[in-house]
Order: sequence, then C-alpha cells, then structure tokens
Amino acid sequence: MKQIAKVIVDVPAMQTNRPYDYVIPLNLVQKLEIGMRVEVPFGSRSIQGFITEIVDDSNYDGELKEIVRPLDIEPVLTEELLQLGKDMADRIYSYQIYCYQTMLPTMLKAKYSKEFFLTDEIEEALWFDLFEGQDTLSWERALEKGVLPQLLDLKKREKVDLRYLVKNQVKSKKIKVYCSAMSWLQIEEELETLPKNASKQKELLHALQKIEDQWMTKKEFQEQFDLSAQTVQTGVNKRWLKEEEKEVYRDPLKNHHFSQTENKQLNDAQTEAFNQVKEAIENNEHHVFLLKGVTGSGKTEVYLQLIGDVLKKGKTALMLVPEIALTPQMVRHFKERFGNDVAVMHSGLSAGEKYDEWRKIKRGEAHVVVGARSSIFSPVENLGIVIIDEEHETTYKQEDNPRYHARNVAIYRGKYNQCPVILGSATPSLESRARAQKNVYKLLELPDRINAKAMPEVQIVDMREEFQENNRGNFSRVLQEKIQDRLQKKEQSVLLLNRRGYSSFIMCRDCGYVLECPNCDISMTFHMDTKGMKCHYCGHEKPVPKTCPKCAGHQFRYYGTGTQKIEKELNELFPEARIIRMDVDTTRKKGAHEKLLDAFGKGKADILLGTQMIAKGLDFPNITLVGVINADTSLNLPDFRSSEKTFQLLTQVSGRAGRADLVGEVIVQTFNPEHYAIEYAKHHNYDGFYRQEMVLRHHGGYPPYYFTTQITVSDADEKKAQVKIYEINAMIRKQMGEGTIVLGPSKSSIAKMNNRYYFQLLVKYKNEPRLHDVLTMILDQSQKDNAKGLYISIDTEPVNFF
DNA sequence: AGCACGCCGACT
DNA sequence: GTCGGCGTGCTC
Repeated sequence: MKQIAKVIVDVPAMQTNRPYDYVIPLNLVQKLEIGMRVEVPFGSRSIQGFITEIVDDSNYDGELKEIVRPLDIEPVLTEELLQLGKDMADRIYSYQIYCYQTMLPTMLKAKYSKEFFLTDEIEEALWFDLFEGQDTLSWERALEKGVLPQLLDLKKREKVDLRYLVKNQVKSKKIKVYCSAMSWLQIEEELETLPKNASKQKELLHALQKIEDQWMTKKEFQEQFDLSAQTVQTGVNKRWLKEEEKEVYRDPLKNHHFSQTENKQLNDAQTEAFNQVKEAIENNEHHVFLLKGVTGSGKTEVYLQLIGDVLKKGKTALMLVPEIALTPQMVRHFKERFGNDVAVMHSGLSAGEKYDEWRKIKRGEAHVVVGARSSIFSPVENLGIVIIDEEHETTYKQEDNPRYHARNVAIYRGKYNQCPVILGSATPSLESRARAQKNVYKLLELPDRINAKAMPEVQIVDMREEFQENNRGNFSRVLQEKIQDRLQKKEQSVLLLNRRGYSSFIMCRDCGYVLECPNCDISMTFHMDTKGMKCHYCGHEKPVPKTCPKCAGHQFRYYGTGTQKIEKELNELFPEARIIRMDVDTTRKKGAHEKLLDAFGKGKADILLGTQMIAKGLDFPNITLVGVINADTSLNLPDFRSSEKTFQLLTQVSGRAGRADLVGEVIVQTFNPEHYAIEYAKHHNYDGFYRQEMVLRHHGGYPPYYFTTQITVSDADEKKAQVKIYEINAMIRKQMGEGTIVLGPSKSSIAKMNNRYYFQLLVKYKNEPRLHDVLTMILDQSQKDNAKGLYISIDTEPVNFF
C-alpha cells in the first residue's frame, strides 16, 4: 500500500506551521520512521523536514510529491519530543519547526545552497568563462563574480538550471586504530629474516604476538609496550600493522579523572525529602516537588541519591543547572557518582562535542544528563526524574523564539513519563512558592546547613554615610578593614559587583551629553580594554570622542563601575593583594572560567572579584569574607521582579561565605539600607520576604496573582510599528473580559534597537479563555506584515522587562 | 523564508 | 509596446 509521510517543513512561518503530505518512495517504505529528518521538494526548492506521522492516505487534492531522501538512519526525535514540540509551539506562539530545531544539536540543522548546472550545449568560451571548467557553479560564486544576471538569462533560455541542495552537517570524529596484520607464525618468520641489530623492530613484533586481534591507537601501542613513535610507524610502513578508522566520541573531559564516591549519610530533613520523592518514583507518579533548601543544606546529595535510585530502576534522569552554575566543580559531583553514565551539555562545548554527548544520550549510553536550559529536550527515554536546580533563575526562560521556559517543559515531560519533577532552590521564585502554598506543588524543606553551621553574619553598610564622610570610592571603610584583616590572616575574600541593569558610560561635563549608539536608543558602554565605546545591543563600536558632539566641550566624566575600574581601585588600596578578576572579558576563552576558579581554589589569589557569575557554585573552604560592592543597581530597574532578583542575589552570595570550619562574614554596601529586600536578605529570612513581596504583587496585580503575556511590535519605521500596536491593542481590549488588565501600548524602554523601533503591550489576566485564540489569530494575520519587515512577537510569562 | 505570478510606472 | 519594480499568495 502507498504510504504517506506527514512532514513539518523548514519554513518558519505561520502559514507553513502544519504538516505537508509526501509520498514515501517504494525503496524507502521500510526505512523511514517518524522523527527522522528528510529532504523534500517544496515549491521550486528542496528543503529539510521532520516526519511527524506516517499514514495510508492523504486529504490533499493536488498531486503529492515524493520524499527525496532521508537525512538520518535513525529517528532524531522521539514520539514524546514530536508531541512536545507540537504542543509547545501552540502554547508559546512559536512554530513547530523552531521547536524541533531547538531540541536538536546545531549539527543536525541542515545547510542550504544552490548551484547552476548545464542543461544544454553552450559556447565553450562562455562555459569556461562562467563555470571555470567545472560542471556546476554555486550561487554564491556566481554572485561573487558578478555573473548572476548572465546565468539567470541562460536559465530563462533553458541552457542552465538551478539545483537546490540540502547539506547534512553531521560529522563524526574518527581516529585511526591499528591491529596486527599477521598470524603468530607469520611473525615468527618475520623475526627470522630481520637483521640481528634490529632490536626495536623485534620488540614490536613480540608485542604484536601478544595483542592478537586487539585494536588500539598508535599512542596506546607506544605506551603499552614502551615503543617509540618511529618504531610503530615502521610497523605500519612494513604492513605488519593494519589500519582502520574508528568512530569516537569527542570527550571534553578526557583529561579528568574521577574517583568514585559513595552515598553520604542523609540527615533527617534530607531523608524526609528523599523518601517523599522516592515514593513517587516507586509508584510511577507525577508530582512536582519544590525543594527549598538553604545554601549548604545538601540539596545536591539528595539529588544524587534520587538519581541513583532512578538508575537502579533502569530509568533515566535529567538534571538542569543554570549555565553559570555548570562549573567543573558541579559536574564533578555527578561524574564521581555515576561515572560515564553521565552526559554533560553546556555552551562551552564545541558543536561536535555537543553532538557526541547528544548521541550518547540518544543511544542510551548515558542515563543521566546534566546540562543547561536546552538539555530539557534531551532525547532520553524512560525518564524517571527531572530536577531543576536553582529553579528561580530567569535563564531557564529562553529570551528569543521559541520563548519556552525549561520549568514548564520539565513539568510536561514529567507528566508524559509519569515521573516526579523537583524544583530546587534556596530562594524559590514567587510563582513556585505560591504554587506550593496552594498544594499544586509539594513543598519539601531543608532548613539547616549540613554541618549545623550558622548562616554567616551579614552587615549592611550605608554608602550615603560614606559619601557624606567624603569617601568617594567604591569601598567603604568597613569593607576595607575587613579585606585588610583577611589578607593578614591569609584567608580569602570574594567581591561581587552587581552589574545587572548597569553599564558604564561617559557624559560631557559641560552640557551633560551622554554618548548614544546611532542605531539603538541607549547609551554606549565604555570598555577599558579597548579604550573605546561599544553598544551592548547591536555591537556598534566607536572611539571615545575628543570633543562633545553637542557643545564641543573637551571634558568627559566617566561614570560606572566596571570590574576593571574596581580592580584598579583595589590594587591601589591593597598593592600586595593578589586579585583574580572574573567577568565576561576574562572568561570569554574556552576553559578560562575553570582555570580562574581553580587557581583561586588553590589559593593562588587573595581576592576574587567578579560579576554575577561568581555567585554560584563557588565552594571553597577558605573564603571567609564576601563583599557586595553595590547591592542596589538591580533594585531600581523598571521590572516588578527587581526586589526578588536582588533578594535572590544577596542570599546567593551570602551562602558563599564560611562553609567549612571558618566563620563567614558578609558585607553588603548599599544606598538603600532600609529596603525590605536587603533587610530580609540580611536576616536570611526567605519566608518574610516572600510574604511581603506577595502583598506587593497582589496590590500591583502581578504574578503570581496574574498571568502575563507581552506583545511586542517592531519595525524600521516608527510610525508603522506604532499604528500596528494600537491596532492590536484595540482588538485585544475589545475581546478581553472584565478581570483582565491591558497595560500600554507603550514604547519599549529601549525604544530603538539596531535601527528598529519597539512598542509593547502587556496583558495581565487570571482567567482569559479567549486570549489564546485572539493571539493565534493575530499571528495568523501577521504574514503580510512579516514580509514587509514588521515583526510581532508574543512572549508568555516574560521574565525580563525592557 | 523564497519564489512565481501579476499588475503598474519608466524606458528603448 | 516591453522591462522590471514590488505587492500578494502559495508551497504537499
């Protein structure tokens, strides 16, 4: 019987966000499966697609085309992931094709190209001129040579034609391995014929007799039998050794050795939490647990033992960690417990390494996946538990299309697989904590640090007083004293620079002019390393102006506290101190992050100065002082979550001090010492903060009391974007019910980015069954606008407000 | 997203 | 009268 494949094609548009039917050619009938990538003709092109279904007949009126070829031998998406992608696209107003592509390593994304080829005889001179003696000519090359019009003309006269190519990028790493090419007897004969003084070669032959048909690399050969590279090469040249290519995984951790660790004894609270989740595992029940444990309360050990439990049942485990917390230290915990059964996925891996880790998971060679946001899509089967550590982190929400939240995907997969989901945090998001309050999630608490150590003492320093006392620097006198004290005691200090929502800029001293990016509507950032100005949004760079563009003044004042500036100040205050600076600039290179932390851990520096990235996963015993240089830059952002984020950050860094037998101390410098987020952080009082913040959210009508959806319109023409947002605004307001609040429309706070103008609208609602249809309709109708360069984007539950 | 088809202005 | 601009709609 004729088989039809339903295919989601690689065309990201609302009109093509549905399966297209294709005939499966006879020779592929048994070979194609759902979840495979295929090449299909689409219009006049040839593109990639995903088979989502295989059926017997089609409703399509026209003539069906055939699938050209499969791009995989095995499916790359499981049935679960296919379903997930479909549901997800609908919920977050994205396209299925975007969702599927996000689920896969970039290596599995097809590359497209097109080339000209001859269909008829043309003049030899002309052919040579155009095709340079080749059969085909790529579109790019034709463009480069400026012969595109000529070729298009030939195409019109049917002398040449265009061919569309879909290139599969998949490349496996291969290494050469060697094996003896001779039998024992042959080797004996060979030994006879060798001259007496060929002692090394004799050694090699004896070695060959020992290994029989075992394959190994040259290097392994050398090491095992203590031979030189030259000797082995002689063996290869004399054909004593045969050569073969073997596919290997790129192993980013090959130079690391992990010793096995055993389960640690759990304390009462840990045991209680463990048992509750274990029960869900045993009964194959889906529950969401909110594991609230202060820093150092041993959440990780609970995770490890639960994963161990899941593995014993023959199932798999998914563990999500924020990208910046995915440090070698963190990974080590898992590798030490589960060895090679762990696959690690993070942004530091090359495309090839990511693909290999992905394949290990896909083939069931790794049953535990530890990774950042996108690892939630790992192709694991038989899922037994999903853990999201630091669940409050906003990095779990992807900021561009598809705008998914890993936490929601986790819960989806937990339901699908009937397994528990654990959301862990010392400072849960208000949303999650509120759900636990309503018993939607089960609350599990680890209230104490494992070693029964008290939380560090937090001292708040009022920087306004420092200013009045004429201390204009970034270090209060108290903090200076404490740092000096640690230097003497040979203990380590960590200094955090809160850079959220913050940038350094320059201002004219005469007229107050601030240098702005010509493409975007924000001030440009001054960079110490290049001594130039840079725009954070579009990357535009220019030198610091000599004179003010507005008033021609010569004097500029440099504002802001970049890490480099603080480091300089620190150097002047403590010339003898050894400082490690950690920020985007010093950690850009691969492995730099690890190196710096490692150096600090080994005591090669006295002070670690850094941005947000040092707030997590730092676990060194010798740190007894944590200083927060500017607690409140994140407090005054136009974002209803600014207090929550500040509280989380302060609590997070406080946990870094004094974990071992040394007492920790925390100094928080601020201009708002009486702010409740800072007050509650000082007392390590999450519950107090939660209650107060909930009251404010209730008054303001914000999550978790309301759901939010943001609609953004952008266009190169400000007027067009504005007209469109008002149009949408009118439509939404007409359709929405009583309890729904629509804020805006308004200009985005960064109204212009990359020469595009942004307008937005925020819908706050408790129960709005029609919203989904209205928004889907708006997207359906946006096709023409899209073609003209006007974009509409819909963000459900946005986490960052511009 | 591309690409073809189709309807209007500027020109050989 | 034709070339080519872009606006519109379709792609199994």
